[in-house]
Formats: sequence, structure tokens, C-alpha cells
Amino acid sequence: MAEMRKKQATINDVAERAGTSVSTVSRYFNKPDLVGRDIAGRIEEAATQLHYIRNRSAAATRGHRSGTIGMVVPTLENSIFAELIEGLIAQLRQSKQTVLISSNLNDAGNESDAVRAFVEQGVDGIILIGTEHDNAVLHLLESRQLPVLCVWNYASDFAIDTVGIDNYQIGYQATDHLLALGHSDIGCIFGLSGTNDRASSRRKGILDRLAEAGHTPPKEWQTESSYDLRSAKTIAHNLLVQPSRPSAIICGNDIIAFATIWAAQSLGLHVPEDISVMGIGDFQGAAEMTPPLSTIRIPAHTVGRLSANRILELVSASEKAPPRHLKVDFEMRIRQSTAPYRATMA
Amino acid sequence: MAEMRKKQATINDVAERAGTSVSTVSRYFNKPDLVGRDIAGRIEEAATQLHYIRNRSAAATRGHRSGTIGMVVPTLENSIFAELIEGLIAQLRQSKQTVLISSNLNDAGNESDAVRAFVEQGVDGIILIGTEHDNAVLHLLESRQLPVLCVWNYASDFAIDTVGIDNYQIGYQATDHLLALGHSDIGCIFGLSGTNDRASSRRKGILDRLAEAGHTPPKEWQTESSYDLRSAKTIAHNLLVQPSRPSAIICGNDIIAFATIWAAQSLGLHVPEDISVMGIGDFQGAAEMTPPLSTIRIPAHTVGRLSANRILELVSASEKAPPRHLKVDFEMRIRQSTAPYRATMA
DNA sequence: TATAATAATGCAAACGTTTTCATAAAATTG
DNA sequence: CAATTTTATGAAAACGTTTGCATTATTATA
Repeated sequence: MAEMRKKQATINDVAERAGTSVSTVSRYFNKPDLVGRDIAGRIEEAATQLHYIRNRSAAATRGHRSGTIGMVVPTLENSIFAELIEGLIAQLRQSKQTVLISSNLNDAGNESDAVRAFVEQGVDGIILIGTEHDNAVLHLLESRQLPVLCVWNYASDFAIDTVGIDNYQIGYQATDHLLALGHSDIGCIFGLSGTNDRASSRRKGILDRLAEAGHTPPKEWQTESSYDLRSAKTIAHNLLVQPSRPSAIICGNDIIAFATIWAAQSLGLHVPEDISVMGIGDFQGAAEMTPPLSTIRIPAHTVGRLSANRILELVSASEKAPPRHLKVDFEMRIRQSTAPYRATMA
Repeated sequence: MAEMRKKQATINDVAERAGTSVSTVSRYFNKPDLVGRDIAGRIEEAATQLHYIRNRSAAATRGHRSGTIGMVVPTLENSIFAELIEGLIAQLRQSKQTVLISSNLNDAGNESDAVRAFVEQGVDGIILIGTEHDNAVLHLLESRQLPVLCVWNYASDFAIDTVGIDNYQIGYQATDHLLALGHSDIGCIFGLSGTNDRASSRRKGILDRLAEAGHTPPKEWQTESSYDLRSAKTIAHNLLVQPSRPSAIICGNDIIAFATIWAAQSLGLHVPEDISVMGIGDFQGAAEMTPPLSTIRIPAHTVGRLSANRILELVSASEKAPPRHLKVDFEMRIRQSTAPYRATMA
């Protein structure tokens, strides 16, 4: 199939049929206002008649933009990032940019290869999730002077541009909510903090707020889980069957919160009557489940849109400017998985 | 930033430093076994010293493959396709192929633009979801003789290669399960069949099996819903509050099944004691929720892997062959959201 | 050992664009 | 109306590769 591909119309053919030169045709597509109205019309017509489609690869050869932005995510499976990506795609499409996506497949070691592949493809810019990245990646990007953007985490002191949310504040405020409800026996299921910076910021926010209120949860109430439902449910289960259990649990994200609620239910516990559960993220289903989950809404779609705008700025900037950091706001979504503390709980 | 980008090492630089010609260097990267061991070593060394990275765009100019596969999905948000994509990426990565992803953003009209953008980028092949596509899309692909693969649906009589599951059979067997449990008052919440072929195949499978058993659900028990939790929950709610309600509900996919279970629970109904719910898909959370969902597992990751292999075959095929269709098997996952019919139910 | 086949390498053309520079035409200014 | 500026166009070089062909060195065959 590949070999016998029919010869397609090139810019030359268009120029010939329109009775003009290739330069003018090229200009027509890139900076239409530079070409006269009559010729423009003829080019337009010739192009449609010949079903001409530009060859962006050829353009990229000449040092010109390729019109692509590469994005690497840790995983697509949890749909944590799907909303973000949709926002990004939607916005970039308006600027005629194509998005290349790659997934680490949950192994950070893959990131380097993915980025390298993108560079080979000649992407104009790269978007990464979070602020923890391999040195190889950072070095490659630096040496190529390729525009990079780290999204999802707001990190005011980071050397690379960021747009995202303040995970510390999120952890802090989520805890705040439980405290305000009168809970003091609060258990935690954090995200795996070794590998991922948003998890550790949230953890810190949670622990700090707890400490301010004079609480230090016992070790056995401080647990960690990866972001997959199965293992999270196991970990929640183990936390819940301990001799003395907390009256509220705060979870590193909604996946863990879902798992916790289900673990509680499968033990015959009622949420929120017997135990309160607080999530973070407001993922799909949080509002609909039984009971509807109290959580913090991270506006992933907005993060995606803003990221698109920012990377575009970076790509067309002529000078390397000091990094800027965009903080996007979050909102509490208090629903029915949390309730005031009652003495009968534990 | 873009403008001041330092000049990067090219194949010329590598050749010079390795004391050989560009042709040999090029060959070394494309068909390593064609170049002698000594020179290969020198090239290898020169390349790493210079931090050389191939420029695939330049390669593509010369009619050579670009090393990219484009994929357009209806939406990323439901995570229905995330698993599929991960499988695809994982497999294609092994063949050094990069995946370009675009989303229709739930508007089929966007597909044409997305595909066109991919063609401009010079993708080697294109993967589409399902078998219903705009004429403009099909025509464009045909005229370019670009390898195309339609995944997710197995469709033995389709003009384009497919790899996917038999949605009719899935609907049929899901219904079978409910029938075997003794249910006869079966309600349905199909996916929106107007826009999407898998929904209508499933619907047909369900209705056919029901008819074989001599059942025709009344009109008010046959409903349709889009695949988002919110509206699905509303529709399920409306179905459940009718004066006489079914003893079992079969859902067009797991999203709808989740919504149905939650709608039932919020009405104080117990699943499966008061009503059985059957899903299709085995999405994230199906096994963990309360109660664990009886559903049919669609091995999306496998579909992704197989699709990767198939599109690669198509890309490197020298002749256009008649389409082949790959059926991938599914498995029943009977859990606890379905139970035998008891007279006390309705 | 002569000959044929094979393996390894280099030269140079080609790929489809963009872009610099020069030129011609048109519009503006004095 | 001459001089100048602006606008529209074209010619040709350049981008970093791959690849067909030719050439040379090596190995296998008779």
C-alpha cells in the first residue's frame, strides 16, 4: 500500500494551475494577507480542485514550525488526565496545532524515551505532568532549547514554567473541612509520595493542618496507596478493620476515596453515618455515586486550556524569559460523604 | 526562544566526526546490519558525543515513513478508550512509532478536521473508532491511499479493516445472563444509537435475545442515554420510579450501569435484592464498587495491542489487500449486581 | 589463480517546503 | 510630475534526510 501511493498534489502543482509561483502559494497558506486578492482566489480554487494538502514535514525541514505539541502523561488509565488533555486539544486545535500524546505506562523511566521520540518528530514544544523529571529529560530539553511546560502542579519556585494547582493548599483545605466538622480522629491515605510530587505536597498540606489543630494521627492511620482502585481498596480495608478506627478519612485523590467508601460499605459501615470520607479531584462519578463524594474540584479542563495558551506563548517567544507560574483555583464540593462528628462513631 | 535555538548536530556532523559519509550514517540508523562493525562503532560514538537526534521530518520529506500513527477518538473523558490507547501506545513504542491523538470532543463533525491535520503531519496510518464516519473522512483517506484501521467494533462486512469485539454478541449474551437468572421483566438503557454503531449493535443483540425468549419490553422500559454519568443517572431514575418497574435492567455500557445502580440506591432500592443490574465493558471500578458489577469484560488493552500490530502490517504492506477483520473475545464477569429473580421483587 | 558473487561504502540527486533577496508595479509624497 | 515608499510577486537557495547507482574491497566458487 505504502509503496504504490499515488503521487499527490504538491505546492508546485497548485502554483502551476493557479498560474503563479510556489513562493506565492506558500505565502498564501502562511501569511494570507501578504498576497493579492486575485491571485489568492486562484490559489484557493486550484488547491481545492487538486485536493491539495500541505506537507508539514517538508515545512519543518526548513527550520519552520512543525505545528505539533508533545505531551507526556504518567498514565491515561485513571482518566485523571483525560479531562486535562481534552481541554488542551480543544484549545490547541483552534491554533491549528496537533497534539502528540505519550504515556509513561506508569513507569517514570519511560519518560525519557517518549520525550526523545517527540524531539525526533520535531515538536515545537513539550508539556510534562508535574515537576519531577529525570535529569536526562531536562538536559535534553535544555540543550535543544525546546519550550517546556510543566502542568498540573503550581510550583512558584520551579525553574520551568508551570500551570496548575497548589497541591499543598488543597491538602490543607480538605483537612480543614473535616476539622470544621468536629473530627479529630482522622486517618489518611496518601498517594505514593516517593514517585510523585503532587502526592507529597498534598500530604504535607494535610499533615500541617492536622498539626496546627494539635493532632498527629498515629502511624497506623497514615497509609499510602497507589492510584489504582484495587490496591487502594485493600489498603482502605486494612485501615478500617483496625481495633480502633478513625471517624474520618482523607484521601489523596478521588480514586482512593471511591475505594475507601466501597471498602467501608463492604464491611457494612455506612458513609457518612459511621465514617466520613473526603476526596480530592472531583473525578467522574464523584457527584453521582452513593453517597455523593465530598471533594475538591480540580478544574482539569481549565488547566488544559490555560496550558495550551501558555505553551503557545513559549513557542513563539523570541527570547528565553524567566519562568512564569500560573495558579489555577480549586473549589470545595461538599456533598454527602462527610458529616459532623458524633460521639457514637468510633 | 524558538528563533535563537542553537544549531543542532546533523547527520553531516556525525558523518564528519566519524570519518564517513552521510549515506552510511543514514543507513546505520535505518538498516544497521548493512554497515560494517568498525564504522558502526565510530558512528555510534560520534552520535552520542554530539548528542545527535534524528530529524524525522526531514526524512519524511523524502517519501520515507514519518514513524507516526494518528488516532482519533470520540472522547477521552469517559476513560472508555484510555485503556485501548495505552495498549496501542505500549505496543507501537516497541516499533519506535509515535502516536498522535486527537479527540472529537464528542462532536463527530470534528473528525474530519482531526484527520486532515494528521494527514498534513504525514502520519503513516490512521486509526479510527467504530465504523461510522463522515464521507469526507473516508474520501480523503481513500484518495491518499493511507492505511486505515477501524477499531473497537468487529464488523465482518466492512470495507475497511477492523479489529474489535462483536457488539451484537455482547448484547445478546448479557441478556442471556439475565434470562438465565429467571428474569422476564427486563428494562433496557441503551447507548444513543443514532450516532454510534456499537450502541445500535448492542441494542439489537439485546432485543433479539429478548424476542427469542418471547419477551418484548414495553416502550417505557426501553430507554436511551448518552454515556455520561449525570444524564444516565437521571434516565435510570425516571425508569425506576415508574408505577411498575422491571426486575432487572441491562445497560448499554458500564457507565450507564454505574449510574443505574446509584440511581437505585438513592431511591432506597437494594441491588441486587430489589433489582438486578447488568453492565457491559468492565470499566475501572466495576469490580470494586458496592455491589460489584456483573458485566462483560471488553479487553481494551488487548484490542489496543492487536490494533497496533495490524496498522503496522497495513503500513508496510506493498499491495492494497482486501480488508481483514479481527474479532477479539470477551468474557462474562458475573459479580453481585445480578441475582436470581424472586417473586417479591416487583 | 582467475572469476564471479557479495558486502561495504560514497556521491549526488531528490523530497516539498520556506524564506531571503531582488525586482516590478502601485501608491504616496513633495 | 518626479522621487520615494509600499505592496505584490518570483527566482533560487536552503533545510536534513534517504536512496539509486556506481565503485571498491572482500569473500566464495570453479
